Amino acid sequence: MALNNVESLFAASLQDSDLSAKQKAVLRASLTLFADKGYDRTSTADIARLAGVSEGTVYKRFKTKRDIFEAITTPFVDQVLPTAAGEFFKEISTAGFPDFRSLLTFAVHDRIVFGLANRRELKIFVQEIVADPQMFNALAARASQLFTKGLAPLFKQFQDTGELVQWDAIRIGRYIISTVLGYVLPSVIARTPEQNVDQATQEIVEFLLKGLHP
Amino acid sequence: MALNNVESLFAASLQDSDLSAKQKAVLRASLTLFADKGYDRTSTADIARLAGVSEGTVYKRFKTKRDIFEAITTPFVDQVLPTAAGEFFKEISTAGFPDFRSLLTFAVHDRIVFGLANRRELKIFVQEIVADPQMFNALAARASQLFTKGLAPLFKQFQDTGELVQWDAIRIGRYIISTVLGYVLPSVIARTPEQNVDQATQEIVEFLLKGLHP
Amino acid sequence: MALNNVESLFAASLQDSDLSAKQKAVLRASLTLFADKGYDRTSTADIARLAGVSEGTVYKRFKTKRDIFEAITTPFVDQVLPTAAGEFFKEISTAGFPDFRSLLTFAVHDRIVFGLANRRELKIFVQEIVADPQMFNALAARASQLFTKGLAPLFKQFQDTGELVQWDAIRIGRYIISTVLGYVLPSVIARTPEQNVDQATQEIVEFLLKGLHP
Amino acid sequence: MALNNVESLFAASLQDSDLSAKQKAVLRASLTLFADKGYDRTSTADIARLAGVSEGTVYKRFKTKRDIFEAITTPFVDQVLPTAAGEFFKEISTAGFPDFRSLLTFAVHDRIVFGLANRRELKIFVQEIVADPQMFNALAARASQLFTKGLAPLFKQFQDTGELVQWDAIRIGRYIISTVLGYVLPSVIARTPEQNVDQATQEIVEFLLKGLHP
DNA sequence: TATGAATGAGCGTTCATTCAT
DNA sequence: TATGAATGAACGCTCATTCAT
Repeated sequence: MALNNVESLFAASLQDSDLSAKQKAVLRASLTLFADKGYDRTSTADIARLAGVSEGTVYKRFKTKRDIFEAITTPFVDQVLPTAAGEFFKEISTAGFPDFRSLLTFAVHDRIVFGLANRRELKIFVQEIVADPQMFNALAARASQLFTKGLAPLFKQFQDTGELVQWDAIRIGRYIISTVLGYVLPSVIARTPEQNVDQATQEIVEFLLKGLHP
Repeated sequence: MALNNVESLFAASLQDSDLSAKQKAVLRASLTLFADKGYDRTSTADIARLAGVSEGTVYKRFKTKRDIFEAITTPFVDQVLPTAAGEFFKEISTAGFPDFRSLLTFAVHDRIVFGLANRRELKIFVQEIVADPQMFNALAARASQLFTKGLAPLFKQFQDTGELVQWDAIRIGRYIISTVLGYVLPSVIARTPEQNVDQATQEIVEFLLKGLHP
Repeated sequence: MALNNVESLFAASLQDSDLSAKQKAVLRASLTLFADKGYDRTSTADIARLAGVSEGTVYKRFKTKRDIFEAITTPFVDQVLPTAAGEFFKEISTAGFPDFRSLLTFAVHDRIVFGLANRRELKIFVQEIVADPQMFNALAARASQLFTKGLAPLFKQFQDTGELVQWDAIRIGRYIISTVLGYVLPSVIARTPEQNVDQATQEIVEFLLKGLHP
Repeated sequence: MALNNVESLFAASLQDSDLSAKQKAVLRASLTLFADKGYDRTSTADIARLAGVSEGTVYKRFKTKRDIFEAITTPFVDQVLPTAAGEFFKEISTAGFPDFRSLLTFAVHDRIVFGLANRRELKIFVQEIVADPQMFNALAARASQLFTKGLAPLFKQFQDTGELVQWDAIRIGRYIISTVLGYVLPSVIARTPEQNVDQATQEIVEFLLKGLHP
């Protein structure tokens, strides 16, 4: 399943790395603290304390506090997201979904699971996006490409069968993303306990199928 | 129109206040800086500099930096939002919308205009919500009440005429809010130049009407 | 009685002064606050608030915070103490005490009453003396003169009658002052409720008479 | 001798502590400055400058300026005073003083030496006691217990032999303390050069013996 | 490599003092 | 004269970062 791979991608990125155990502890502690209190309200002393290392050790591998942030978010953006997206598309393409409902159900479910599995990274990400729009623009550009180049052909396929409304891919994507984020983000921000992902998926799909029907 | 009142509510809250010109400059500078760089990355020296006052002046009226934040957001939450919401509902009720499309068109347009008119306050708000979930929970609780008590009867009316699907008010609300925020937030975060609000409204309504049709 | 005059000397110094009602309020508020919290821990804003005047008014008459302090302590040192001391000696001289016990009883009682009547001024004084030894030295020099020139002849008189030990005036004075302060200062510092002055006087005199007997 | 131990107790408390050389320098500088200018008039920048360290170093071990104060005074109150007092009483008890004069001579001499050996700590202490009566009350309560429980039996012994007047222990103690402080405090406050302790002791004992004789 | 003491710039805040009204 | 808004230097304190061990 793509879902499990997603979480393991980050875990693997730790395992694969040449980081020592202590440096991994630094990343793990930073992930926790950045998600809980935000980047600015987390001090390097906090990180060292939670990681159980000295302050000097924090700076042995990472030259600045910002480096730690990037060590966490860069895999999320440059590897985790694309990798997962790659797998996601590969799975979609090879799966040969018989109809749009099947595709949508898979995609929505997959993304909800992905978002919930990476709550903390997602929260850190959202925090930074809101604080510094540069990241948002980069992300938006990438997402835009993803839709116009990666998904448009797929959509075309179902538009031809009369299952999907004849809107441009970005507009369709926006509605799907908005609706999914409307489920995932509150849970990520408020740390709501686990929800019933299958029911949520079913409800969202029900709504989107109607909204996106020609 | 409620929309114009919304922006003037904040401006009026400055005008009505017993703040001196310099104190108002402090609030204005804080609004700008908090929105641009975030609360944590804005220093009181920054505020004083942009406001063209001494640091002492910043603290003459506002006892702490946090007080400035609250002087900006409290009207937004306790007065602007409820007041606007109040006016919004009153207008909806008295308007006697002939059909669900009319209601939805008005509501979506009104909220988009409101969000864009208060970009900076909204951005500060979103920043804080993401950094400190407490605010989110308070807001969510209030929004939940708004839907179950304020909007449910309205929805019922259109559900009885067969124009609106028989889902509970919160689910319907969630989809509407998600879709509207999917339009407004990117613009707020990325400081995108003004969009064509009427077209956006029309597109969103078109999507929602289908998605929420029985 | 000298005692009542002593307190009225300060009150009178306010009345006699060309200070406006508000400026007197400033002095009164300063007296209270300096005694309660100490000079350094009292802000001019505190003074203005307690006096019920604006901060500007505080500085209309008194150019600096230190000036307020001196307006309070200078009368205490330059007028109140010497004046009282003058009256005290005059009273002593003219009283023609029949024996040393009478003199000592009067002096001890008078000084205890004086100290308790001027608790707050005394406390401010002690605070400053401990913080800045300069004042102590000035006071010690004056006290020394008082004893060698003012009191030595008086002591001589009782030393000749065999009622008082043949120590030099300063040594005698030191024991008397120490013992009296041992009663007065704790009460001034700890704000102990009023004590039985007559009994205290009697006890102290009993001790001193023996200790200073040839 | 207890006297020498007294000074070394503080020095030892520095040596025994796990403080680095710079942290000790911070304490030493603070001791000097607090005694010279008072706690409120000493800035942390002053302390850092005199200690030859950065301001950050001052706060590495001590979380607040007040913590520095307490690191200086707590040993003085909780360890130095009681320990010395403990040694003092033990010495007194085991010494088996043949008469009250011997006891008094020892006690007065010991306390004078103690006070002069700890001039600066004593001065800081007195400053704080005058500025914040809470400390005075705590000290007074402890002293009161010391006298009624620790010294009363000792006094009783000499009252039985007819060497000591039949007053209660607190009254006797008050006179002794007042007289000793009458010698020590001026020297502590005014930084008078070393006095002849032996002569002072002899004079004080001469006075007290008479004053406390039945 | 890992430590943690040390740094110093900068933070939020206070406050004695000034001055236009 | 009285006001109180305004000032700016200094305060106590924090924290990302460095470096000797």
